[in-house]
Amino acid sequence: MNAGPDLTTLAGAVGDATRIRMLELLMEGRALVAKELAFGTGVSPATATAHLQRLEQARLVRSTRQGRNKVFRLATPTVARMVEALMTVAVRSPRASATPEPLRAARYCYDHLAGRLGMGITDALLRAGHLSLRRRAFALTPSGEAWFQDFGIDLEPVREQRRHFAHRCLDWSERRDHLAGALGAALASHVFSLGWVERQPDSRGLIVTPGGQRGLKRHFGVL
Amino acid sequence: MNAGPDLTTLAGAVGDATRIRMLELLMEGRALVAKELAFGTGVSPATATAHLQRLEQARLVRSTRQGRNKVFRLATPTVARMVEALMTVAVRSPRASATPEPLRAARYCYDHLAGRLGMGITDALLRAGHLSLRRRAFALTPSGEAWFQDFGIDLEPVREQRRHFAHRCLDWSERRDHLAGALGAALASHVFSLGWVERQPDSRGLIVTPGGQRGLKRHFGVL
DNA sequence: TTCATCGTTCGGTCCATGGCGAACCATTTC
DNA sequence: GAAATGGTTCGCCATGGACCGAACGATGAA
Repeated sequence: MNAGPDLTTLAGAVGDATRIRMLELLMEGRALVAKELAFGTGVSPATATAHLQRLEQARLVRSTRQGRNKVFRLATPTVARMVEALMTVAVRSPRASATPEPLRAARYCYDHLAGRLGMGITDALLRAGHLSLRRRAFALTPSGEAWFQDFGIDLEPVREQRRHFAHRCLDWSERRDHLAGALGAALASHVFSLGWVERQPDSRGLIVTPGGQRGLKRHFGVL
Repeated sequence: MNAGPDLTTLAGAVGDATRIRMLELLMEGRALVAKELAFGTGVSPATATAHLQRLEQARLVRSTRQGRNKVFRLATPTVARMVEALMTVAVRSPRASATPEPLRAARYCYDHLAGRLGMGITDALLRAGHLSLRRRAFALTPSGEAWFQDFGIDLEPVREQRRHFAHRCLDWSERRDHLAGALGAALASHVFSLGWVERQPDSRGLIVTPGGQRGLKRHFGVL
């Protein structure tokens, strides 16, 4: 049996901006492939490999190979508990909002929209019958197909991507699913290029612009 | 409105061998002056100052001046919980001997009882129906309320404290929950003032006195 | 007042390590 | 087979930050 890391080794493994963000990304409960983690932390694949090796050596993450992908997940629920404890201290705000307001409202979840914004959009699409729920994913209905094309998103290149099309992603601040996968990423990117949302510096937080508020209300009837 | 540090700042503050060792030292529940922390981590006073400033800036420790001394303590019970969670992951070694016996048996966890002692007491209270399990905390039942009053603990001032009342704290040596929070601290303090347990010098370890063994057996039927 | 002690500031050294690009395997797809 | 894609290895650079000694306030004791 392998011994766990001692406290200083563990602290060293946790105590890096990129690595803690990787753990944060993995807190969503989903397994992520190395590339997603690299992208989500804004780091090159080479650097990501080094970080992931270190995290794995500290027994904080586990990896399994799936074809030419390598998928990572938190090693144990205990690790998740630890990361949660870190988050709790990090956002130790006196008010009940365990998550800072900007992040609750709208934020990136590595390449798609999360927070209330992502959830609201997803809900609207579900209510309108453009999406339907599957066990582990969403399905795009015919009306949804038309809607996305109409919205200005060409579905051809989205379908061609070698990744899940419309994944369900459990939000850790809202505790509900939102749209992820290639479709979620395409939606986020489009909404972004429309100027509806803007990046907050040094944060996954997003800002909904005035024009974005109008557009979101018109197209989704929410927010 | 004191916003906590963001997660990366926090991780950076935690992720250093000397600083995590300082936090570990402060887990004994005692306040330590800067020099003790410097000596305890084997580092010069100048270096210790830098580390302590960083810890304080991340709101992990609090300091007060007493004469020409500066005494440090963990900022909040939440921080203690976080350090405990780190320890839990760190010693996740299959070799139980990794934890010295005295610490396994009875020890302080910041301000409440841990180890087998803390766990045994918690179990006894649960079995007797004085406590019940909630998702993230314990709840004090009516019979428990009577029991605590009868035991000599006035619950009024405990309830007035601005901290969680009866938190669940995962023990890093026993891998099970024990009673923490304001109620756990009050219980520890009371058991301490009864002379049932005594501090081991320079350690988080506690010694159960002969009188304490009788008392614990009578009141909790354990140990 | 004078001395001792504690902590801080400052200047400087030095090493660990996070970061990248490029070349290199491995695997799947066509 | 060839091409595309994901991941790893390697060499290298740059920066951060951990550390110390020495000089310097501040506080309490003699």
